[in-house]
Amino acid sequence: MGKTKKSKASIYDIAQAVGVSPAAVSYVINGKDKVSEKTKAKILSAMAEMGYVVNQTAVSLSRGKSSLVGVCFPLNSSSLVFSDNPFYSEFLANFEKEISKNGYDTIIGYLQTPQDFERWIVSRGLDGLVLFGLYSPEIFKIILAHKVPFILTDFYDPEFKASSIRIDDEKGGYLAGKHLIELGHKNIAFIGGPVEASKVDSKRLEGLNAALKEVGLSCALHLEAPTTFDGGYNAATVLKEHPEITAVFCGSDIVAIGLMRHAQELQVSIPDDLSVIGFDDLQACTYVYPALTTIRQNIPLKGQLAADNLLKAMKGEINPDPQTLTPTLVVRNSTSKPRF
Amino acid sequence: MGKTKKSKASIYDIAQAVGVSPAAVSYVINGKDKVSEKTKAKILSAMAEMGYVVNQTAVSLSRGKSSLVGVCFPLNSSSLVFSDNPFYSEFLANFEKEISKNGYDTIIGYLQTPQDFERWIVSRGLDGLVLFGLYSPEIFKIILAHKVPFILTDFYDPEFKASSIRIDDEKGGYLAGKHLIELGHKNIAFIGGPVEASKVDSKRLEGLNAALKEVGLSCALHLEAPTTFDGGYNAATVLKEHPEITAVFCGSDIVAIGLMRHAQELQVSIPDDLSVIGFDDLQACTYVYPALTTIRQNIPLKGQLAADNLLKAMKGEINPDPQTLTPTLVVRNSTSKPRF
DNA sequence: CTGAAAGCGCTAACAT
DNA sequence: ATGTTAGCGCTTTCAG
Repeated sequence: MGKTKKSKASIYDIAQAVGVSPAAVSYVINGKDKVSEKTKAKILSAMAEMGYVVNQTAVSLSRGKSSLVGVCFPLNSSSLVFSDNPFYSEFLANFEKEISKNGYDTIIGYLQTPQDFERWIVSRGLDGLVLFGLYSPEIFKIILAHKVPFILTDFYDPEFKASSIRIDDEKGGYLAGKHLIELGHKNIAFIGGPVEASKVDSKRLEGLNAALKEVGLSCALHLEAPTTFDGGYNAATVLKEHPEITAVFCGSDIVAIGLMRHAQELQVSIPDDLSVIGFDDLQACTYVYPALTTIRQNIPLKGQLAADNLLKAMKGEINPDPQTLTPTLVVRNSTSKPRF
Repeated sequence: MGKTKKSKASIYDIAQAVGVSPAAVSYVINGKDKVSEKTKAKILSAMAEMGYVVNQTAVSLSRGKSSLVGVCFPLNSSSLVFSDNPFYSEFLANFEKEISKNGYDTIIGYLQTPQDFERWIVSRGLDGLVLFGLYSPEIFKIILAHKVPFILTDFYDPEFKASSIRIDDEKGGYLAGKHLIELGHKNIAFIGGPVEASKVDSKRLEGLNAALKEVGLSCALHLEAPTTFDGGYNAATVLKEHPEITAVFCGSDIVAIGLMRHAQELQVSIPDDLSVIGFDDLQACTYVYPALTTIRQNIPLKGQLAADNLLKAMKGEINPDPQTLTPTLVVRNSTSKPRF
């Protein structure tokens, strides 16, 4: 039974007050247009008077939909990726803003095992899911088994019929490379994350390589580092040992920011000694000094589109062609001509 | 009715399979110890076999509790404060991590009107609430009316019986002032947010003033700016017009970061021309150059304590004495002796 | 130790 | 146009 006596007015209470059936009340709540204007007005005023608020839980149980959507971020190494990379909170803020307009609330999944994952989506009866990065086939089996609409973000290998949204990572990498090349750099390094979590960095590297190849160059050094500030910070040590490298392209801004920070501590001046270009265009790009040149992906737009697409997916409208946003180059102050 | 036929096994299904009543299944699920070991074992194995997952919605309706908690951030000027200030996402990440261990999911409130607010908490049947900053009496009336356990964060004026957690803002301000004074600064400015959203900045200013007073000084300039990067950025213009000011204490790191950024663009060198000290100790403090000297509040700890206190509050254990964390000074590179 | 059954608040056939 | 009623899946008295 409920916890207390009668904490809130139910449709029964208001039905009784007006002298109609609960169904009638339900109809007007849901705009079913099965009630005369007259009784509708009475019901409405009774609802207002009695401070009626719908019980979503009851609606959920009855309708079999929770009005709850879940978002899962790539779970690298048990860390709170959500706070490791501002990208996710920027995305999330915009996603939530958009989807909450449609009556959905968002919960975040902190999932370790496929069992956890299954419990999470089914026990909450999630109406939709947004998935970032890569997941095991086992996870997908679960999602598919439960028929939960989902969209993929920053995902490749489209073996599922699902809407997906990503950006043209290769193009982005190409733009970064082109920019560095036009500046006159010959020895360019790349720092990207481990492939297990996401393939976006590989694509970005491909783009860089394509630009390099056009002018007969190739990537001078490929470093793998976690997609975190510390990942970039630590990579600086390696770069310090390679004075021939005059520019570095980081697969993520947060890595570039960490790198710049440590580079400055190591007395390598940016951009004079080393040009740095990132990827994402976090707000933090303008926090740092010099401001970070980067490949911009429109994060707010991405969040909004993710919401739109998920909304559609939940209505059964799936667009299997990945929706690909075009990144752009944003030149700030962390890149310049090489010194020599 | 439900949406499809029989998407998932219910306790009825597993009861039937084992040859017991649904109640028995419910008992073992909830560890009620009313079932013999023998049937318990059978039930358990049937659950595993049939892939039983509890339906939280049904539990919620039956028990009158949702296992959902809400968090509300101060709603300044219709902006996504959540992405404006990394403080909130850092807090949230840690809060969620902690509270999700106890089976709760978290939803965020984007609330404009008291009506929205009421709908939100009651329709979802939130089990608990964490409130940041200030809210209107009207909002509190609603919360109290619905008896939703809540905790206050960064809140003063304790007219309610509620657990609250905050830091010793005045002490923090004092530490900041002391640091600047010891460095030899005489003309110190303060930049804080508008009082409507939160009183923490006023307290921080009080602390600064206390330190100043000890040595016969007073605050040279008090600027009000939104607690955002842009707020700080714009404030730099004013400071530029006051060359006599050699140091500034910002009520929030994000403001300090914006200020530093613009100051550098305006050719005022930090810390040589201007010492800057912030408050919070965001991760971004180490992103920037020079790294920001700040008053550290342990954000992860705060998130964790908020979760602990809310958990307790939901059990009826309320601690009306505000839990006050002690901030500490973290000296980095944005402060130094004044030039003259 | 075990089961029957009455709710929790709402929706959606199915009558009337 | 409006009402009746059977669920949705689970909890929890109350009997047996």
